[in-house]
Amino acid sequence: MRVVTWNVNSLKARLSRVERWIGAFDPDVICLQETKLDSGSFPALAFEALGYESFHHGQEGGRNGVAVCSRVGLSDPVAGFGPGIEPDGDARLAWATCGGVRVASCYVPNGRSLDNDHYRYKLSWLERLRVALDRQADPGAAVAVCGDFNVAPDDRDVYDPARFEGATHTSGPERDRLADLLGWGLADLFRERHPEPGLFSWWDYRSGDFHKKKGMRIDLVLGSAPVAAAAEYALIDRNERKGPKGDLPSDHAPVLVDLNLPC
DNA sequence: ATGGTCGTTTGACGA
Repeated sequence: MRVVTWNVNSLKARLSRVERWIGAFDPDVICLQETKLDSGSFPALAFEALGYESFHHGQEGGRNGVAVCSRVGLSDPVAGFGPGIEPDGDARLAWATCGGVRVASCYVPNGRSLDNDHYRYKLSWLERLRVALDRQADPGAAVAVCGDFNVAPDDRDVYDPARFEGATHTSGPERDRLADLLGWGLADLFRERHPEPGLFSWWDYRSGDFHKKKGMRIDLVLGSAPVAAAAEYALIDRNERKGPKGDLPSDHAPVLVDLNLPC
């Protein structure tokens, strides 16, 4: 079972690239973030034509939006944290069960700056995701929590850690919240197979950062123990970050994990 | 170089 997470930075702007990439890589489950679509505008027919069922949690106003697409079945969709948890005003979390795996597509708030209310929202959001995990899944079962976490798990995941001191994405409190999430019983599947620094999933559009190798690894596939045990291959397709004017890439590359699971 | 770019509700804002 091939599982992918990809922040597409507008599915409307990226649809032809997404279709082309799916044709080349043939994923079974694909989690999308930043569709920037409202609930009625998701191109479900385009995904259906490629063999996928889809569940999209959209938002008015051209921001956020997350989806789970699957060609190995899709059941029990849930938008957001679920009942009993302070709801999120944004569309940043979608759940579905695909091929026997409980899958989450997450778009963690950016945080903006350490003194910003959005940063406190980011910390609270990660805490609520941890609670939602308890309600949506069991760490002994097959669970894949995928998405744009907007946190670089450790200093290997940033091109220059010194440059991020006092900024979001590397601060202690958000890394602690991410570690708490892993403590629920999840492993960072790409990192388990690739321990070396300098492997990134996001590069700022500005300043030619991609070509200068100035990126961060903030897009993660987290797997419960049975999923981690089944992981046999992981890839960040940095080629997908390339492209000319007129066919521009997302600022994030897709992250792919192959699981040796029946589906 | 103290910025440089994208995408969106077309324009100020989020990333």
